[in-house]
Amino acid sequence: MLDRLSELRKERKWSLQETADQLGIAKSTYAGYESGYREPSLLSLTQLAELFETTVDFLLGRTDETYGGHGVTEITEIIHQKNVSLFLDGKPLTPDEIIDFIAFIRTKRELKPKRSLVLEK
Amino acid sequence: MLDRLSELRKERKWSLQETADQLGIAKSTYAGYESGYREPSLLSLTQLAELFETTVDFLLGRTDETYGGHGVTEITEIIHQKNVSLFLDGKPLTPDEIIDFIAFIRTKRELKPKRSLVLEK
DNA sequence: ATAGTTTGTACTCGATACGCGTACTTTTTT
DNA sequence: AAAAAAGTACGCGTATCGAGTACAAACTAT
Repeated sequence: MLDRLSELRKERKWSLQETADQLGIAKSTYAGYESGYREPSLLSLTQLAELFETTVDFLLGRTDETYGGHGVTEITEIIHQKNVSLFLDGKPLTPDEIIDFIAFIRTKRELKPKRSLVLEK
Repeated sequence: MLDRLSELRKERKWSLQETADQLGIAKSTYAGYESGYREPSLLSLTQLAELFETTVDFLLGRTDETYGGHGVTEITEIIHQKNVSLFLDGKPLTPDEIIDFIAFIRTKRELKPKRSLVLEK
């Protein structure tokens, strides 16, 4: 259930012992959480999320977003979502508006490099 | 630790028994979670979040946002944020791009109502 | 107001899982 | 190759769990 613990710890190049020390628990206890042999208390769970600077939902595998609140959003993916997530002036963006926007910005981004190339010459 | 459970349940006008039934646990078990006298297993915790359509972080009081993942975002507020949260084609949107986007959509929105008024006449 | 029903609270019990310490194995470093 | 570090597995005493039940409080119907 807490498969992601191992991943998060290795990314930071921490040993089981170092990680356990930071949490104030025994190495075997922490190892138990990673292996799934043991479950942390709710307090320990929140401490794990804080230590790894992520959400409990991510630790539990309920979401792939490493941090909640203002999630990182790839606009091209918004079109396919059922729930509207972007608002302007209190009104939800329509799929057409999003599509127009994507085209608009892509065009601007294509124009920019060309101009800078011209200026460099 | 799970103070919010009571709040969420009452909003929905569910009794302890009804709620427990939906979770497939005993009334006394569920009551124990609300009162803080008992802690749910991680599996039960995720089931609670699903039943109440919220995040585990919210249940644990780690965030005030009732739903994580793709949070509802008012674009005008993004400009002031330190962390970039909108990406297009894998690249973060610059403040200029966001400003242009806001202007672009606002212009479109102003044009639309006028046309529909004309058509209605 | 009273009786019946529903809901919430408190308690007990048996079973299970916890955190910890330790030993052993594997991997890494010297 | 030897030593050190890191990871894995195990046993123990204790705490906590889920469930069932009894009781109290709140709500509803008459």
